[in-house]
Amino acid sequence: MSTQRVTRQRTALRELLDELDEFRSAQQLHAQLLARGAGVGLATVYRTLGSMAQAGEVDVLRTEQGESLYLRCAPLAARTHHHHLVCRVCGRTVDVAGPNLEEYVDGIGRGQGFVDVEHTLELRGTCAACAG
Amino acid sequence: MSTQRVTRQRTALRELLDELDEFRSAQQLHAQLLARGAGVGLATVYRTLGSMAQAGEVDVLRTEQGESLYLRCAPLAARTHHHHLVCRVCGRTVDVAGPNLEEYVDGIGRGQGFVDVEHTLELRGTCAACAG
DNA sequence: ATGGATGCAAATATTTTGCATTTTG
DNA sequence: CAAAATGCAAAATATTTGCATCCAT
Repeated sequence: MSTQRVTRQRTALRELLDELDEFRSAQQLHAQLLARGAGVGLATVYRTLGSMAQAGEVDVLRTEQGESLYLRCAPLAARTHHHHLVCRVCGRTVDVAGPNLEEYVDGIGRGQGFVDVEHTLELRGTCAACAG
Repeated sequence: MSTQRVTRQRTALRELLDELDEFRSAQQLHAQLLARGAGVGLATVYRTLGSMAQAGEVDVLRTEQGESLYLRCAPLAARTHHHHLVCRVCGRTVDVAGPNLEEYVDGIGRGQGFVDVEHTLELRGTCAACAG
């Protein structure tokens, strides 16, 4: 059985993620790590983000252009199925939990005779601050 | 002002799309075109799908792995905001229109002080036929 | 004939992977 | 000390683009 090791690189990435509340790409995170003097390889950033995503420690989002963006959600939200409301101007992200929504959506699937229905929902808008 | 020209390649692609009711990648579509003897370049397939998507003639979906999938929806659905319920086994896709959903979702955004909220929703399940 | 469309190959962009080396537990 | 993690560069993916040629209008 495999063990997770705490390395300087992973610690640095985790610390950086904790400071952010906006989705960032692996490349952006890598650049920011270098900028603050934490020498980390790009491949390591990808590998670490990958395992964090798999462990549910970060949420992943795909850009329209197919780029993966990562964000560390609040510990609580991380363990529950939730969605994101992202500001299209500043990128700030708010977690959205909607029990009613979950039911409604699953109901649609069942209505079509589908079972084991999963769903993905993403919201994009302009936040109060950016709307002026 | 630019004009759209009807070429052998575009006609072939459009005909192929009309026969399908499952999301397919540009590469898959290209292979299928070659298989049926319609010599078409991969780049042309990408370019054509791109313009069809922009014109709202096909719907685009991004795979978890970042691949773009295309499907020609029913003419009616194509003009309205809608979502897809995709069978994870056979790929068969059903269009889902949900006025209640739209309202509900937009309400969430406004509740957080966001304006001009858009959303994306995708449903994945197992259809009756595949569930056995 | 004229400008849009095509094909091919080269270029992009992102993410993954092989492997020798370093590091953690 | 063994297993896991890292770094780098090469490889793999997916899609785009430059450009000469072709063809629909």
